Amino acid sequence: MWEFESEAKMEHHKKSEIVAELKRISEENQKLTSLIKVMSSNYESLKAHLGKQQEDWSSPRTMGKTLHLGLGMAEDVNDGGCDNSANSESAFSGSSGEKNFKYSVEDLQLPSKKRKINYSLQKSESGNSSTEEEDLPDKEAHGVDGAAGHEAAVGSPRRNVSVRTRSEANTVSDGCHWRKYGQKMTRNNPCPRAYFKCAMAPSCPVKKLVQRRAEDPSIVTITYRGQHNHLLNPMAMAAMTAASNHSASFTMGNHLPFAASFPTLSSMSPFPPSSLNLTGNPDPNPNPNPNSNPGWHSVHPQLDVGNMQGQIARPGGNTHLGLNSVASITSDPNFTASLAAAIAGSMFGLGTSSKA
DNA sequence: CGTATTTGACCCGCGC
DNA sequence: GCGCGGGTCAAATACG
Ligand SMILES: [Zn+2]
Repeated sequence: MWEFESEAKMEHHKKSEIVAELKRISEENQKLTSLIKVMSSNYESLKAHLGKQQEDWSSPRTMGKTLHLGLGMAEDVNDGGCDNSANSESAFSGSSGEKNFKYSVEDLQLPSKKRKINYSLQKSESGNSSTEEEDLPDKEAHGVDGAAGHEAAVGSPRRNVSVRTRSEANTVSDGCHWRKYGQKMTRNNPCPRAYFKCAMAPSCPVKKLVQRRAEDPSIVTITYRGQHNHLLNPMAMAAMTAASNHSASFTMGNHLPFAASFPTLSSMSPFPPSSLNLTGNPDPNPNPNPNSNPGWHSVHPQLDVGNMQGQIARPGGNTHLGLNSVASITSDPNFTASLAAAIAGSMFGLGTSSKA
């Protein structure tokens, strides 16, 4: 008698367990799927960017330029761009498979010789994990023009990536372990700025600085500085790999695969800093005045992701699909962040093909 | 007990 | 030279 009951119970338990497992797997699968989608989208963007870049290269005259990249359905991008004057603007829109992206480029000329690139990548998002953080005023536009420090091993990679996203977890891991080594209060921002260093590798020069917006506590700006000398999180890696495989035919020189740059990133040429916006908002004043940034500043490409609710439904376009992918993606803030970083990284590498 | 975080001191470039 | 803002170090502390 007891045995029966017991057995039944056990079976029941087993069942539940299996179901749970199933569910878990399903979720995972979904995650992966979104990841792939994102990667695809990003890949497209990259592609577009590459095209643009080539175009630019064709005309040596244009040294500085601003590029706006939109993922998902973006109707209008308002990125603040650095101080710049945009001269020409061209926009492309395309949809590959299930992703739909809009891409626009602005060309601007700067007096300085450095190239100023502004990437504005917009991705739709709606509710990702909104958590509160600690700080972050605004002003993400920084690039280092000079040499900042003393940590550089060989070539002292100075690439700077700024990611603006809807509040991420305090410890938003982009696949790496970060050790907090400092925190500073900034004068115009009630929120302090936190400094992190990558702790995954013994000597990984990568640093990250997180800052929360004063008015928008939900918006955080994460700035990555340097390049990892180790592999990043499996997720991003997988994504990257997948992307590369997926689009093997398309070769961006040797920069596409972020991983590719890992082997020897020591000697990379100066990387243009860039900024990525994963927020969901337009960004009233992204970087007011990038020029006057002390530490890591200078000019930087800007990438804005996030923002837009998909109302574009263009004829011939399969918007809802794109929307879907985006939505799923957004649900994974962490992934988004890592991806953003990865993408940004790829882009940088892209800028300079010569190495050492 | 080992490790990660906190937090004030220290350093450094820059403007006045 | 001084004050200031920004970035980093390191001792102290919290955490598991
Ligand atoms: Zn690292």
